[in-house]
Amino acid sequence: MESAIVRLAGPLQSRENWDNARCPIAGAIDVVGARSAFLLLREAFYGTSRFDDFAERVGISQPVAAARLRELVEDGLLAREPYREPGQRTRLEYRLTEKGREFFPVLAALMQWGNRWVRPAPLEFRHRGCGEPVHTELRCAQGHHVAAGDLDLVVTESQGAASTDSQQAGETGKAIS
Amino acid sequence: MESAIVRLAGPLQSRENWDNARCPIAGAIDVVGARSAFLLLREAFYGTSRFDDFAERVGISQPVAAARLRELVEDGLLAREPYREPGQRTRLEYRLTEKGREFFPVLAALMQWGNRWVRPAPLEFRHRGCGEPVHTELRCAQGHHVAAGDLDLVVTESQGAASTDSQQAGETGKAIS
DNA sequence: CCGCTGGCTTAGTAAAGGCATAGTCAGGAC
DNA sequence: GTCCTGACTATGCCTTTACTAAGCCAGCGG
Repeated sequence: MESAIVRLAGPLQSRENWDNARCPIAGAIDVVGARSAFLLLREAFYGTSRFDDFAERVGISQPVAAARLRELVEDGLLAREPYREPGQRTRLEYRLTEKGREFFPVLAALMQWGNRWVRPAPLEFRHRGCGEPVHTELRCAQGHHVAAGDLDLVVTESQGAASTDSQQAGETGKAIS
Repeated sequence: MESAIVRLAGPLQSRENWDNARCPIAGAIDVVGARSAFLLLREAFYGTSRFDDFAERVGISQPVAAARLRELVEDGLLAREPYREPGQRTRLEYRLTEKGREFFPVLAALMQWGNRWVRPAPLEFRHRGCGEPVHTELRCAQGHHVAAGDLDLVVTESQGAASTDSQQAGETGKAIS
């Protein structure tokens, strides 16, 4: 089944209403689309919190690190917080917010894919405690494991005139198989 | 527990050997890092297969579509195949390869995050048949559901001189908690 | 108050990625 | 043979992202 990837539940037209301006994937990329943003988030998950460490470990220049970190703070993925080690002056550190932390599955999926298809590396995530390797997977709300070809993309709420489109009707024949 | 994200199992030093040149996340981004590459893959999963449709639905110019599609074919995520509809001349279509199809969890995770944090949209994936919404999640090999804070990053095989670093020793105190 | 360190900013430049417009080419339809 | 359509390619330009090299500022130790 080389061809079966995602079957659209609705007709293609409903997707044409659906320009990038409303696509959550496009929205996500607009926020974290830069290469350096991904790598900075990776570092944040690794535990890096200080400016110089970010720049050095990601391998980007300081101006870029400053610009990108500022954007990530503005977009709410990181927060800048003062901290003070005993006997030291106050410093700033970057910490992941909840919004930033919830980005982790994206990085995990990217790492899994990169590890298999681009650049295998002796590096993996393990479940703390049980020690088993961790992977991302697709599950439905009933707990079934879902294969990539076993999906329908559905528009859960048709906006405006789109409600005149066939909803569950026969037009689903336009779905890609 | 604002701070508990990923605890490194090894000392930070072992990560400094670990530049981006070997990181699978950086590798993945080098392949699909451009905004248009993500969006083209999204379209491919939606079922788009023809050049003009890609350019129009993604909202990019034809030169960019041509360049990006060529790269994705070179990198093995898409394959260009001739096809012929009855009574029509032979045309070309772009289809996802296995490498491309396995990229789907990344897009699903990105969509899930974007939907929650950036641009909520009445759009979701459902498990075909059972009809339940689909989401990405982290699981370990024993099937446990894994929270983002419940991970260790481990270097499964130390290469070269890295084996002289403290491995399981007390240095793990450097892990971020 | 001098210097060191962390945390940046400024300046100048190069490379990548994007756009719009226009042109090319192949293969049926007529 | 002429036209149309799908699938691109060519050209020229702008914007974003990145680089290096250098400078600035705030505190604390001395």
